[in-house]
Amino acid sequence: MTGQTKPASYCTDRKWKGRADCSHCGIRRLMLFSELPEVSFAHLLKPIDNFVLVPGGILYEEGKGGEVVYSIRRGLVKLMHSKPSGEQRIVRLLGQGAVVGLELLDAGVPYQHTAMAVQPVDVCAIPVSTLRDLEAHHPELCDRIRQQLQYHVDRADHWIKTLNTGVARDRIAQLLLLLTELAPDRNGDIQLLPRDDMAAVVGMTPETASRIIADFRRRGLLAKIAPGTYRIEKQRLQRLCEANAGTE
Amino acid sequence: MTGQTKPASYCTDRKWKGRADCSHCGIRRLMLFSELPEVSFAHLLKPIDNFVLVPGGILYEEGKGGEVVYSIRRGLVKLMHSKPSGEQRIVRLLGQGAVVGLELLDAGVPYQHTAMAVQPVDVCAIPVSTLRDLEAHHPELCDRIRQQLQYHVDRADHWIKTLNTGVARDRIAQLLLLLTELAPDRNGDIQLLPRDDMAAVVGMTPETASRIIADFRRRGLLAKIAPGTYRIEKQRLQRLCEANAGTE
DNA sequence: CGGTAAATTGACTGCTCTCAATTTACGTGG
DNA sequence: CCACGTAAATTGAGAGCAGTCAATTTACCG
Repeated sequence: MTGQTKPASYCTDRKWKGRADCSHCGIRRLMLFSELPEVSFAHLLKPIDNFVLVPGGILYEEGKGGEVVYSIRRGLVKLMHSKPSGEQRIVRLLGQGAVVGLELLDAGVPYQHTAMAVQPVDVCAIPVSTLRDLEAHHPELCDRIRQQLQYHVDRADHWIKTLNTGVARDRIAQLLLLLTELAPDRNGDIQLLPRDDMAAVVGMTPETASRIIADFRRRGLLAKIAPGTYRIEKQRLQRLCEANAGTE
Repeated sequence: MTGQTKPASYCTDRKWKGRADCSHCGIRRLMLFSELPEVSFAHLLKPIDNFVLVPGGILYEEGKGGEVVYSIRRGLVKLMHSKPSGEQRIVRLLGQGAVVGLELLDAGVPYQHTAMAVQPVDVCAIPVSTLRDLEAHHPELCDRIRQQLQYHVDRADHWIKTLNTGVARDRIAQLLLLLTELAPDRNGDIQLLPRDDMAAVVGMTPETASRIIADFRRRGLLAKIAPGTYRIEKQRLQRLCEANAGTE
């Protein structure tokens, strides 16, 4: 139970990096366990595994049972709901510090979304039972979990307000601004999403998303830095969204 | 501190019904305190007040500080976000058993929405400090709060998927189905929302909402029972949403 | 019964979708 | 390193849906 043995769930789109060493985690201040004393990690019954996923890699699938939640150390994850018609609607984009799969804390409830990496992702898989054990001895963890859920609520509300309201152009602009918040590289540039993902985020067709992106590029609001990497004119995009009567 | 004195926040759209008597609450099984022993309510430092609000009455306003969360005993409440442009977007509709204002549990955070009654509402105002006190002695309350937040997350996700996706007609149909779930009267009939509210829920203009409702009435999917009260053809509306290629 | 607000309806514009053709990007194997 | 094949992105043309603005009708409160 203690050796560095690859877990059974190992597969091609998920690369195991080892057991997580929470007490030496470089970004623990951002994470779920930020307030826990180091000694608490010494005698966990189940291991916390650390994974890397390539874009397209699946963390978990809607409707399936499971026993781990994922804490995102790096990268960008999309949460999707599938509609009766079969198509997928993206309901959230999450980056560093977010925890996904917390719905499992209600006993018997399966994952509510399909969670997929849209950029290379580094996650820790925390067993629900471990969470419950730690919670029993550290009531402050309960607050951290509550804050995580509140974060999801706030994100969802902001999503409804900014990404699902108004004309197509403004919604795409808001999406670009969101990407700048969630997943900027060291220069503040962003990786654009595939057009179908953009469409599934804001609720339009990929063609319309493509037209708007092309238009933004022609107008210099968006400049290609490298394949997939773009620099955005943040302030001009913000003005674009707020003033709908602008002369832009 | 113990007598039946009207609280200072008394105002015209909010009618005080008295101190809540949680241990004899008729619908406690649905509420936040369902698992707490009756004795715990005996020595609360601050009172839990019981209010009734008429449609249009405000529970709290976005950005303002506060010290109580509201547990909905009866009626329908809308949560609104105001956009920079000034208009309001409705991000949630909540009925019996839901608790709103839980964002206050993060110290220093103001209310994130404006909460307004859309139908006559009966609520209990629970001081945040009371919640914290009870939580300290009853860890299971922490689970109830977590479940409440999870409920809000699930609702928000469902909102994005059903009310903010697809053509206008389907979204209005989904809204009618949601109202049937949240606030059916004893006959299963519903109170329609004002057209501006419908528009603010699904993200369209009041005119378009009106046209669709009028069309539903002409096609017999919706029948007026009394002023404001309508009977809906639930199954036909469901078919309408699911099969977009239907011959309806 | 009158006044105001809400809802309905019409005409027209314009945005977004649909379907299809074309171009570009990218991974694979020679 | 280049050529190729596939997938993604872009672009075009046309139709239909939803928005806008305005007029009219209906509902509701006092």
